[in-house]
Amino acid sequence: MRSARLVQVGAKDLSPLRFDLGNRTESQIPGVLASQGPSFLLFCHNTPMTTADALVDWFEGHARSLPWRTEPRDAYRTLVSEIMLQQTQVDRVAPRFVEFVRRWPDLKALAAASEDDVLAIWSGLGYYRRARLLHRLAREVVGSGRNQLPEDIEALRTLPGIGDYTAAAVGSLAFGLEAPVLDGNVQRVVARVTASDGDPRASGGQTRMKAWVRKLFPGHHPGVVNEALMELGATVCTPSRPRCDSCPLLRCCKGYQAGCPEEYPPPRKVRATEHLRWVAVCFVGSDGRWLLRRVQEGPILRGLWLPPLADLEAEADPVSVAMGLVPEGLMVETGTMFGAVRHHITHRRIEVIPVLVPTLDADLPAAVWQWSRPGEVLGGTSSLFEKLHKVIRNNEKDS
DNA sequence: GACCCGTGGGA
DNA sequence: TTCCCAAGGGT
Repeated sequence: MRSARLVQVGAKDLSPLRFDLGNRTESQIPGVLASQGPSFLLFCHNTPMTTADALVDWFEGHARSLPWRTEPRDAYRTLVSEIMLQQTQVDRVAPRFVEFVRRWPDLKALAAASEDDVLAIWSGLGYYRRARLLHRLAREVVGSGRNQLPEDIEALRTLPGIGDYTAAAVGSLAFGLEAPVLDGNVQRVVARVTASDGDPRASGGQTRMKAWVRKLFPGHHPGVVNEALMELGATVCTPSRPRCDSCPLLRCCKGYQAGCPEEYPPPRKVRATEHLRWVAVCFVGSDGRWLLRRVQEGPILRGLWLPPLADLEAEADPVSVAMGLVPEGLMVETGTMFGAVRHHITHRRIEVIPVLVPTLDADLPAAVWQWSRPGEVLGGTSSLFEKLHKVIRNNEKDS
């Protein structure tokens, strides 16, 4: 097997288009040359195209255009994107990322921000601890007299919110360090290519997979190899119905050869879902603003601003429960129940019953209460606020 | 290692 | 509808 490189004459950045010649000679691919014009030269190699070559070539031709994929790669922007992308899909992250780095373009600016402002931008993204830890990281780095991230995997790893994955991602993508990343995508790709039956999440599996990724580094930028594996997992080697016919690793994929790539990796254990019912008391003032309370206790949504919430027993009357939550000093009319809103928080499945309670404006302690509407909250809020707001607004329109 | 955290989209 | 899961980290 031989490979070829197509290089533009005089091009400053030699990022050659590589492709596999297979059993053909260069004279048998005139179409490629013709389409590229006379300013290209073809170099043929008698060395086989490696798995890494195929992967990197595929990535260079198929990488999605994403706001954090700038050249040169900025370490701060890489960090912000990686934190946002933890357990969160690209399409949801992209607009938030743009907003975030426009407002806080570097670590110093982020360190100077208030946590409430950071949470406000983060609202709706979920896993709010990520935002708090990122903010803490910025203050730690800037407070220690530096304004830049350390160019060292171990040093990165000690910063708040940075674990094995994020340290390797920032180190390799931004600094070119040879650290293999193992996210869910890469674990799936490697499990399929190697037809590995073991649990990729167990420590033994992690060590083996990292070694497999490391073998792809020689001759390539480690960040490009890492990102290519993740991109492949996200767009081709998908959990269900992988598009194997478009995969650059097809010929070396043991899972494909076995005819069952989807069976790798083995499924994770499922956690039982817990069903909850809440009532949400929607105090709405004459100007349309809602009364929000900072969530004080409990494991969920702590510190965020939401309409007052309370557990709802099976036989309880939502309106009665809601009226019991009227804060002192607030003049209200009677409450009206609306159709339930569904909200999922990790393994919990929550049915939230909105009760609209029109109210006269009143001043309440600002540490715990604020009047606001979606998009204007001073501090963090959950997408649940928007869901409740939408239900009540739509129903009011009907009547 | 087990369990915790948000959210929305696709199958 | 229900289930799975997505560029994980902290405890």
